[in-house]
Parts: sequence; C-alpha cells; structure tokens
Amino acid sequence: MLPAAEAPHGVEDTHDGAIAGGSGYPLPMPELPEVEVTRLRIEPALVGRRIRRVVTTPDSYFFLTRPARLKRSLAGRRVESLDRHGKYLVANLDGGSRLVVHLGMTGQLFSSGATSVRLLSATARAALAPEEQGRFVPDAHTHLRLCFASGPEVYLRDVRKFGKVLLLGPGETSPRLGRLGVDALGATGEQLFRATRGRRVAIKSLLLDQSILAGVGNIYADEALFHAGVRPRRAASRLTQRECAALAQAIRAVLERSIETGGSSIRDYVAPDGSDGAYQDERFVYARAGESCLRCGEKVRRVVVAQRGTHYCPGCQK
DNA sequence: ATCGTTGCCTGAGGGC
DNA sequence: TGCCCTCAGGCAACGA
Repeated sequence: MLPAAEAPHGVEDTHDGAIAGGSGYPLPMPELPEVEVTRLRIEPALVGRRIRRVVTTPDSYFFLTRPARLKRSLAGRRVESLDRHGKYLVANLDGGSRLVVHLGMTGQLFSSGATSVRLLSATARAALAPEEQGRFVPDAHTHLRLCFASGPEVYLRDVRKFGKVLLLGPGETSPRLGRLGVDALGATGEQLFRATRGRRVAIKSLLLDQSILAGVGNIYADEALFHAGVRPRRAASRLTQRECAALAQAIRAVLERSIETGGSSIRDYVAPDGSDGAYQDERFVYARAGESCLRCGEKVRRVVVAQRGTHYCPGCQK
C-alpha cells in the first residue's frame, strides 16, 4: 500500500469515494487494532516533519491541554516518532515533549495526502465546495490541524469529542498513560489469571478495564470471549487457569488478525487513507444478535454488561 | 480496594 | 416530510 505521505496533495487523489456515510451497523469504537492501523498509516505523514502552524477548534473538554498552549508549544517542533500505548497514540517531539491523542469513539486522524477520506458525519459534505468535490475541508469537528512548511496537513477530527488530546512537557508524566496495564497484544494467560483473582465483576468488564489490559474495547472483548468459549457475564474470579490461557490467546489472535486485515470499520472507524478494514467480515458475535452462530447455529444473544452491548453464543460459550 | 453509576457529545434511525 | 425520541459508548469521576 502506498504510504499516505507519498500521495500527491491534490484533489484528484482524494476524489474516489471520498465522502461516504456509514453502513448501518451499531457504532464500534477505535480499539487497539484500529489505533495501530492508524499509527502505521499516519506515521509517514508525521514522523520526520516539522510542525509550522497549529489550528484548533475553540477550547472544550476535548483539550486536556488548552488550545493556546498547544499552538504555542507545537509550533516549530519536529515529530521524531509515533508510538502506541493501548488505544493512545503518542507523538514524540524534538526537545522531549509528547503529543498524546486518544481517538475516543469517533476520532479520525488522517492527512490531506490520503487517497480518500471517509468522513463520519454528513454535515461535512456541506463543507465541500463543488470545485473541491472529494477534497477534505476542515470543519467544526476538526479539532486539530497540523500544518507543515509544505506537503500534506494532518487532521484530528472527532464528531462526538469523546477523544482527547494533550501535550506533555519534557519528563512530564500523565496519570492516563501511567494507569495503563500491559498492552493487550502481549497479554499472557498468567497475567490474566492473576488479574482475575478476587474480582467478582463480569469477565467482560475486566477485559474493558484499561488498567489491566490496554487496548481491548467492546468488539474485541466480545469476539475474544467467543473464541475462548467463555460467557461474558461469568465472574472473573471463576475463570480457571486454562480458561485464562485460552482467553489471552484469543485476545492476541483477534487483535493480530484485525491489524492484518486493516482494522474493523463497521461504521465509525476510518483509516487515515480511507481504506476499510475487513475484520468486520470476520465477526462471530459482535452486532450479530438474533443471527445464527457461524459455528454451532444457535442464535447469538445480546445482553448488557457494564452498560455495554454484549454479544455471545449460548451454544459455544460456557 | 472494588463496584456500579453518571455525564460528556452528536448523528443515525425508528416511530408517528 | 419532518420532528421527537432513544440509542451508541471510552473514560474519568463519584459515591457506596
């Protein structure tokens, strides 16, 4: 795939299917695979480049660092590297400061050099002048816009503003990052077994706890529990060592597989270059309530656990 | 310490 | 057609 930064900064390249709506499935959120895919795709447009100017929307709770300080501190900084911790993206800047981004539920990080951009709300369509058909124009949801001396700009767009952006000074730490548990890609059965001891909450709730495993969200929690054969409402403390091993293995497998296929994109997730992830086609339970289990044929059920839609197969999961 | 609840936000979709 | 209502949910803060 062509790195986003190599695509010409022009209308033509953003033309094809640039603006599109959703497909009608329930809202997923960017989880570890989507954030990792975003990281990989936005990296070429960010790393090695020096920020010249920063444009933001008005101050709001989206900004854990006030816009005025963001603009002041980011201007002139060069992006040295881009890391991911769980669902957080961390841009390391020269001088030692770090720009931290969380995509929340509807966050989109992409560059104007992307080959196409699938925007989340239809209102953005109205922002497109006819002569700029297909080319992204920063709108009211575009909370952060990074301009460089030349070449593509980088946008952080978030319709619902559940995402967050903050700037850490040299050596400064963040409770948000500090609280994160082990990255879910490296989850082991032993870690999971230890973390579940003495915990009476549903195993699904525990999987969503970012201080234990960082990166698992609603979709992959449901999918991993399916593959491990564990019902989401089981008390965490009741899982056996063997089940924890199976669950850790399932978590790693679904996350890795999703990264391979470009991340889920049922509706809200949008790759910076607009390409769609295909993992949605490999879902066994998520958003399949009432449909037949692909493995045993029983009807997939939907319940609410930890205030979140939760899907499982009563035939396959015990 | 752990657990459950609340609020932040806005678009989509259903019902009438 | 269009309005009103509900739902979706990551995360931190809060109260029990």
